[in-house]
Amino acid sequence: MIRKKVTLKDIARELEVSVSTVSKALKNSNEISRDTREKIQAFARLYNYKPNNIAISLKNKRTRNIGVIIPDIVHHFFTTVFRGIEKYANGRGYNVIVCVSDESFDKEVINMEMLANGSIDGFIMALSAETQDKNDFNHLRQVTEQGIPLVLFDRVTEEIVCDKVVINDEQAAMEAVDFLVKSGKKRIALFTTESYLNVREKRERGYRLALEQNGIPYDKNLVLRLPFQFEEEDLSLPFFETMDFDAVLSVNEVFAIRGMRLAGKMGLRIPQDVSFIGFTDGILSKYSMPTLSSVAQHGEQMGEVAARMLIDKVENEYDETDPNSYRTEVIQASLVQREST
Amino acid sequence: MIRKKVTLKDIARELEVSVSTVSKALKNSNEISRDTREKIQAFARLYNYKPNNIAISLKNKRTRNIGVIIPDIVHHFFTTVFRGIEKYANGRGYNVIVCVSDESFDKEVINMEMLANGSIDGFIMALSAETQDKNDFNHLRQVTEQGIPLVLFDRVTEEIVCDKVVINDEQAAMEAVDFLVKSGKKRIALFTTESYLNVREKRERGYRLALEQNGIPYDKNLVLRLPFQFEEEDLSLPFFETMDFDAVLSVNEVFAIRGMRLAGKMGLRIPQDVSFIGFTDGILSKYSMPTLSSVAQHGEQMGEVAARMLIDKVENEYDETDPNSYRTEVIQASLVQREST
DNA sequence: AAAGGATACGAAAACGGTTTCGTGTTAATA
DNA sequence: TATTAACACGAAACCGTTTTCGTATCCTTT
Repeated sequence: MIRKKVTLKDIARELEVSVSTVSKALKNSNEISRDTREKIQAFARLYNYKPNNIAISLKNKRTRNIGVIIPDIVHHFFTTVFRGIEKYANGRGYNVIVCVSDESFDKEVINMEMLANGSIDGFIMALSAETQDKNDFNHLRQVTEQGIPLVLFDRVTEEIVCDKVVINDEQAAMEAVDFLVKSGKKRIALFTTESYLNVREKRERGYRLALEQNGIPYDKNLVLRLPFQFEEEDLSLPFFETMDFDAVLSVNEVFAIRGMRLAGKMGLRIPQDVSFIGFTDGILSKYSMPTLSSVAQHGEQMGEVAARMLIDKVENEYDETDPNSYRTEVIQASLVQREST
Repeated sequence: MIRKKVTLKDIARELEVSVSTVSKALKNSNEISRDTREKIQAFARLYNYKPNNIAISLKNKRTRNIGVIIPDIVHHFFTTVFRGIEKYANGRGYNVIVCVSDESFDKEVINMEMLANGSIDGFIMALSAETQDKNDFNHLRQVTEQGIPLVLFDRVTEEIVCDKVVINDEQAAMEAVDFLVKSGKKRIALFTTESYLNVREKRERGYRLALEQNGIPYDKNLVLRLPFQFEEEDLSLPFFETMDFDAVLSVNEVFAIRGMRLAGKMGLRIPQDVSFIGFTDGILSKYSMPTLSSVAQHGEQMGEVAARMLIDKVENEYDETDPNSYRTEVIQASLVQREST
């Protein structure tokens, strides 16, 4: 009933040939006679022989696994990127091992160390919030020094020399603000996060630059910094009682949705009285009421590009010490217009 | 600059001892003298020796990897389950390899075959829609016959004898309908999917049973079957022109949200004129407007239970041929009330 | 002093493959 | 007929560990 996997040795024993003959025959080496080859292949097919991945990995020092480390998995953007990685990697015969850092530095380090000991051929990752806060990247350096290829995406750092995939967040934010200005908005608020993320940074810069270019003074009272988890009450007070604006740019989706909800309750019309643009064109934007205009990140494409860069590095020789071996690809974000503008 | 990983052999050569001595010393075997042990351990620490996972896997025939196969990754429920799996598995020293079947039978088969050749110690999976449609489970049988533990969750089948984790969907649907009836609703519609899924089946059965128990006749004109991807126009016609109802139970979140949106546009008040309950308490339910009451699936708990069952099987002996070795755990769903009821 | 038992280490096999190299047999060539 | 080349296969090393078993050395015991 329970039949264990058959190995080369089993086949060799049954057919009274050597293991090397079996191995060669299955690879159709013409070092082996036609007769023997066919006999062995037939036998292997019959007993459903499949080579053991682990043994091959050990021999070749290549696992055909890639390690993906992301801060969160219940997260639309990251899963979208992941889908791109997975599809592309599968197409090239790779499997994907995922670890979640949970925005924690320690977990990120532990996960990387576990995987770096032979389990994977390369890493694709987005830095955890805590890692960016601490500004400590020794674990990344360790990995690259061992010659393990690394591709950073979205949440990247200048400190590490490696391949990167980012979005032109700054420009996208500028375009969003431009768009709001062109549709007649004068006082544009910014909803952003408390903790430091390089993506947030870029979006904020874009916001300020666009205001400047449009001759609108930057007013720090229009900038609202919120914790990741917040209650509506936290928002409503500063939002409606002390601020005065006719449009909102939000560095993520959730803050924008919360804002629209409150605006609705306050009897404001969207987009006539106040319009909203969010970042990350996720599921919420599509299904909210009204639907939310937002900056699409094209996560799947990002994942695809990251996976391509990584596998190219894994499979080809390159000079690890030469900075010119590494590139930073920029994915073009685009504004998706919906009912909120 | 680039220092390759150091192996036992390297240490042995440097210290002029044998590989076996090094191995034992690092495991603190008292077969080795105190002196030698300390010298070797110090050296290993200095050069940051870490054993090669692949070699250990080959030796032990255990990878400490578990394979997860899900129909989709950009999907709130599945990622929630995944988070539960990942957390629990990590806690017990396992890594997780994910493959996405994309609701396709063929991809499911290919992915399983790849992973089954030594890459993982066991599988956790939810069946793809196509697999359930075809009713072909030979790939699962192949795996279990090889003695590889398998845990099915959410989308399961009776055809395969293995551990399972499901939700009491039927009862949850009944409770939802009961609740609607108790709040005075008389004509309760059901939004469901076209393609066959065993979870849909259970929810529909719960719907009918609850109607029966409440003495309300089942009216098939109140049942709307929709494709996964549909346009609002597809919905609006049958929804509002031929149906007449005061409440909706939806087998998923998206259909309910779409319904609420349309109801809003038609000028109906929610929940006074029509109330909504969805299945899968995801991000949309929390952020929709109005927020959607829905049946929470407790995905993270489900993942945790699945991972526990799997790892217990992996680590302990059991009689694979005895049906009593396998259990089906039922996670209790619960109704989360929000503004839509 | 001879025998016995610790002690501390090394050799080798094993996990399941791949690959290099050597060799016996046969067939072709000089 | 002697030499050589082609053919078909096997032995063995190797990837990096773990683990069993054998043994040289030294110390204790009678």
